[in-house]
Amino acid sequence: MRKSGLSMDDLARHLGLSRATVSFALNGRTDVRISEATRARVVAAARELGYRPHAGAQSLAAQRTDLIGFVTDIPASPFGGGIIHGAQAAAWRRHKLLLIVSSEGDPEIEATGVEMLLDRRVEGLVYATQMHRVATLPAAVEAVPTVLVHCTSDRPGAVSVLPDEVEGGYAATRRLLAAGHRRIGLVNLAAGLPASTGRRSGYERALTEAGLELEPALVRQGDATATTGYDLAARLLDLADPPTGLFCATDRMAMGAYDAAKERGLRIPEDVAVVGFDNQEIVAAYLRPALTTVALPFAEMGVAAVEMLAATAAGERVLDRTLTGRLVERASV
Amino acid sequence: MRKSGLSMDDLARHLGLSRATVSFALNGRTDVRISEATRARVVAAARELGYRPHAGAQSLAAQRTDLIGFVTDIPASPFGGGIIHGAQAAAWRRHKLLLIVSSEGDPEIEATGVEMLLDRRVEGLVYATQMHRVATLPAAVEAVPTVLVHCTSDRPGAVSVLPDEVEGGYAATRRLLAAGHRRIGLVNLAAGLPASTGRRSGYERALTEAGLELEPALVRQGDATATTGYDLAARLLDLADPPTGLFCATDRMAMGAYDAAKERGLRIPEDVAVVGFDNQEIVAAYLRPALTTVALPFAEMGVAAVEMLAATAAGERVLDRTLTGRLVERASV
DNA sequence: GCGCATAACTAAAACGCTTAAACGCACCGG
DNA sequence: CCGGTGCGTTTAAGCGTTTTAGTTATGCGC
Repeated sequence: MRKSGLSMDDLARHLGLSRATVSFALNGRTDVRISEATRARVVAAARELGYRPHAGAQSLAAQRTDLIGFVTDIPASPFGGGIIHGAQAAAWRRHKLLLIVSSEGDPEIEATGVEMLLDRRVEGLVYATQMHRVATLPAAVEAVPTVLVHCTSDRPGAVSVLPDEVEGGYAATRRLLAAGHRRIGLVNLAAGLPASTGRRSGYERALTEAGLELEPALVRQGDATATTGYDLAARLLDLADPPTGLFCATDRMAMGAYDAAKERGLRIPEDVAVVGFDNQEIVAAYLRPALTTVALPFAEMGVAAVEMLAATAAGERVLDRTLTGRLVERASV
Repeated sequence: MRKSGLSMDDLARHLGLSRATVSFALNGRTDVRISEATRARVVAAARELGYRPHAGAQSLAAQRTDLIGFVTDIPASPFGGGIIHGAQAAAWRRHKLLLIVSSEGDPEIEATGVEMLLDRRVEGLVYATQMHRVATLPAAVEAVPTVLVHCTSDRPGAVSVLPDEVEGGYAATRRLLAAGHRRIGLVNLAAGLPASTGRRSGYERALTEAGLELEPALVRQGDATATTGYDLAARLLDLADPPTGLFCATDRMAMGAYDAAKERGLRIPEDVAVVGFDNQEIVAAYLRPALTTVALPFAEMGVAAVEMLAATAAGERVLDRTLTGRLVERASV
């Protein structure tokens, strides 16, 4: 067995001080007076002997765990990984650790996970989804302040941080307009999804602002796959008066659109310009030519979630937040 | 403030029992005798009153945290997400929770993260990388049993679980051979990487076994991008006697190879068959035609890591493990 | 030389559980 | 009626911290 680490008691005894003094010194507390000399001596001894505070015991005594629960269906996917990272960074800044439960979308894992998190006495819960959707939270989350990321819920008191889909659609379309395109097709997601509705209204706003007529024939929708992207783009490009710019609501769909264009001998961006959405590196950056696309502000969303949790804990009243993404310029426009 | 949950003490008092009895009953201990009636009464009351054990206090008292540290550069990427999921599943099976630190490859985050994990008294550490490589572990990991996943280290005592690259390369090449191809090109990763070396020797073994001559001209290498994949594949296809089958060491490279083939008017798989490696859903499944590729056994690797940690804790001597992936058949052969 | 701040530190009670050891009691054989 | 044996439960000692409420010295004014 490895030398099992010394306790604060050991350290205090070694220094001929009381546990209390050591605790005060180590925590650098200013509301209690410890001579500078003693403080330094304690800190030095702690470092030298490799003393490690026992976070669990601290939690028990101090009545706070510094733990934030993070439940998500993200990790195994390329979507929204930034949320975790942003959340972790924000948590660390507050000396808190993220306790992550990766549900892979399985409600049972989710429920069990939340239970485990509550047993660990997490101070708050972040519930993040990879797709912008309406989520059904396990009932147990009631027990603790919760912030939803990338999703909403009808559960009262649950606050969300969401990407600004409208602004994203607007930015994408504006980019095509700026490149001189006047007939712009929209390869959209299936109707009803927040992402679909939002991106479309951004698209429409941009066109309207540019003084263009909205043509229903230029808007198609389907699921988020490359195959569907191919089909929808093909139909648009086969129109008598085809668009010269394509806004695809998903990088995956853009991937399909590339194929449709190439099959027709159309060069990107010379003959048809394409803007995607999601900035999935693996697709966007490696498509040929590389895809200009809209990146959702995932990291910022993660940060916001943790900050909102902190604000809630501090007794502030917290409201939903919407964060805007940014256009990533590459070579497809 | 929310009703802050009742303690085991409260529960015991409510039942007119001692804390010890409640503890025994709730933990279903068989080494101590509690009447069935009492046990049932306790469990019922606990459920009814919504009693939640305080995991932190349990850890302190029982001298085990049931926490496993998981340090990785994976989450924000599409690679190896399965490792986390497998590890989590295996951990849960043992009533342990994963404490994940997402380093994004930043050594400073990694070091701080490990410190935090040690403060939480994790019982072991899993260190997982998204790329098969040699890792430099923060010094602090010495303090605790550690298992490396998808990487190796020179640090003594650190055990690894690795994918069988050779077997993967062998399977991919065999698939092409089975389809009748006799001239098979290898679009490989840069030399020196374990993935590159392994996949290549699998490729060579398959060819040799099939009684074919190894032709150095059919093997090209470069970095893992689609662009490089395009370049290397193009050179192979422009050979006087071009290969009819292409084994790409990466799905991304296969993505580039597709472009090279299409540009030359070659149909996949009729004119040239392609097998990838990695099974990155987003690329492999949505490429047209969908890519046949080798999937690394990530989930199993995660499971293995946690099991090895458990074995170590149980005092067993643990050795490196190698797990083999599987061929995912789609439409490119 | 006394009373009093003040600075520096200590004692001890939590925090919510686990667990080894002790306890009381009913039952049994003799 | 007595000693032993199990069974069901309790007592109490931790686990490693934090924190409240002290307790000692020391210096200072008068």
